Amino acid sequence: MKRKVTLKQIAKELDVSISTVSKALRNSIEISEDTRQKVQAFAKLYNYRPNNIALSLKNRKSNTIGIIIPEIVHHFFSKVITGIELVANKKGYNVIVGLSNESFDKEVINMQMLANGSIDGFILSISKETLQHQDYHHFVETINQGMPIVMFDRVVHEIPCDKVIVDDVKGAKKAVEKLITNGCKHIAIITTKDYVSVGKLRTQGYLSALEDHKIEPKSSLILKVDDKLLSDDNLDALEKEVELLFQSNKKIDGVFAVNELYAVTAMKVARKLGYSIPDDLQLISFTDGVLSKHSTPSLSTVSQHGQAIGEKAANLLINRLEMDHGDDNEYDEEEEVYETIIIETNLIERESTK
Amino acid sequence: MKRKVTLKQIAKELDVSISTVSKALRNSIEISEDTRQKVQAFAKLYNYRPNNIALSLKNRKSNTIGIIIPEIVHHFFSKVITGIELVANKKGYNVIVGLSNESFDKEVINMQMLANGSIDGFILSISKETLQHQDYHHFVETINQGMPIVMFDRVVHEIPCDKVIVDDVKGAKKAVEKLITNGCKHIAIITTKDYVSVGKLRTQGYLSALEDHKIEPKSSLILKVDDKLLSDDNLDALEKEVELLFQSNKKIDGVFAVNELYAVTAMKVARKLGYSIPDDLQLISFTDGVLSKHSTPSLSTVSQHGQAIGEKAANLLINRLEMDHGDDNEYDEEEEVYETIIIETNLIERESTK
DNA sequence: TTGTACGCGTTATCAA
DNA sequence: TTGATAACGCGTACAA
Repeated sequence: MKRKVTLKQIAKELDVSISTVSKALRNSIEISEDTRQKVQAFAKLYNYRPNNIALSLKNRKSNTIGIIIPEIVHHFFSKVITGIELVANKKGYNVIVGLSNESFDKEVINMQMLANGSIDGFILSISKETLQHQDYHHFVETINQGMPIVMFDRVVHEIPCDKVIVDDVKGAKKAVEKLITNGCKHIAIITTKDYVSVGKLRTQGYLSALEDHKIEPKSSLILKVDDKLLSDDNLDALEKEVELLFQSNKKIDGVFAVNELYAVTAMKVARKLGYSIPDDLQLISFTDGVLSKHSTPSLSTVSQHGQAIGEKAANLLINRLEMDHGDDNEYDEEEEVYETIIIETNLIERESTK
Repeated sequence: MKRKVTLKQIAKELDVSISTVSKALRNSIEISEDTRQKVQAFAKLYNYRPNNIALSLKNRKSNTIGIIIPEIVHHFFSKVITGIELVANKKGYNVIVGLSNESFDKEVINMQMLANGSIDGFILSISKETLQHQDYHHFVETINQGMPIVMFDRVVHEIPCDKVIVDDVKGAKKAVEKLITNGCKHIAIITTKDYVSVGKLRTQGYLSALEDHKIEPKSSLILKVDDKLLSDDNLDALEKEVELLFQSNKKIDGVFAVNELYAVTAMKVARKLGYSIPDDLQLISFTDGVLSKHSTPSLSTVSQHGQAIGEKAANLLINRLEMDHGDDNEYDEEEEVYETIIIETNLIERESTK
């Protein structure tokens, strides 16, 4: 079992100095054709590759991006990672993933672990717990230490950093308007508690659509699910809540859900209660994932273009990383300008709407 | 914008030597109570954290695990990552993810990028293209350079490394036997081409179950899907193939599919053709993911326990990493012993079977 | 054309 | 009790 070969070993073996080897490998004109070839041949033979860690230390740059997301078993987040990875690799960056599991503590710890030299910047989506606590000191600290952050999807606008978001309000509004034009009179929404920023915004879009069409919102048609009730494998609580919603509002003919799971569950419950889809009841879900595409009937959704979000976020981060370069002593006080990019959603119509 | 504070800066500020600071922070008894407190207070104030990169270089150990998987938008792989991450973080390791996108070249490049000091070992599942080419030199080289690999799910037994797999044959067999005991007489299988190791094994299990029950296998009941036909968003090809299967075998009363997508598609096609589930047709799928759980009717599946696989793989790798430590000069020739751990599957019965 | 010396941030060893 | 030095692997400015 031979260890990885280093410049030092090559130098010793060939009886030249380390810097000669280094230069020879980088095709420096300082080195004679002769030794250059000799060194390169030897390096190839032993499959020499520069040690990334040493380079990172020397350059104070790891060429690695840290991603922190609440959970990975989630089509949207996976898609975003795919997008980030695509762009990052193309530009010579690696990607390192940390999961917060929707926990504040894990988010903080994970960021600390990564921020100590392992990565050059973060791309992240905030955990629910953090949003609820509204404690953002770890983001501020990270940024103050000169490490850029790009937030996506679940963002906090107080934090000075680039952001990539979806037009949640508009996307939700378009969806609800679709239901309205399709003839729905009694549209329910299944959403999250308000501290989840995207849930709140989508609820806003729902209300706005109603208002525009002079439909009086009814609080009994608004179900705000407390996802603390929901463990991964116990969906009974959710089903019961949804069932209650239908039973206390017999006239419901449209449902807008802020995520796939809520929509699929609503569909299941509705069918059990005898609704025919889309004749008696039409549904649209935010987030386009596997569930929507493959459910029967298939679900109409608001697509968020997760991969595009990831790509955009990676581009923003890398641009900033390569721009900041050498900013150390110059216009330190110059006000930084941050972008917030809005990725347009679009409505994908499938079988759950007419 | 203050850069991260280093030992050197603290030393200068407090007018002591770097090594004094280092020792003070590590609570060395060599240092006087007095200076120790002074240093620690200062370090806390400036939020000092040791630079991971420098530590990695010094210790020749990054405490980071590299994961290479074919794709992330896949419930099973996501679950495995979750499991790996869980164990890794608990033991002080980070996790860095590379995607091969089922491509041989990307697999090789990704491994090279990571193997140069960034990580201490790999956990990976082989890409389809690699399996097809049967070119495994990159695995062999990596292992020869002293970097341990743990393979999971899609493995190659020729490579000397630890492996975590599922009892694919047995799991498939149990599933098909369930269909048989439930009264199915004409059971079709929807599987992959044979070069996908797990597809082949599951097909084997299917055949074995039939044989045990003295049922003659019929090639017309075996559909081997060529997934090169299938782009992410074009599932028509798959649907057509499945439809053909049903139309040329009117007596099919049971379907075993090697993954969720195939199963859900089969269910959709069958319902379109007028089958009632589970009365006319029963289905079981390998792989337990979101699709199965939330489809209507919900799908009975063979659960692979992705998270358990990830946890086991991480444990294997970390154990080996911490065992190898200092093995440099001792019994170098001692034959390494590798484990292959088999994670038992179990059948989850839902509405698609009686 | 080649080699020496330094620094990136840390720790371990040895000297003061 | 503290400090100087070397080392991890690399690249580069400068000296030979």
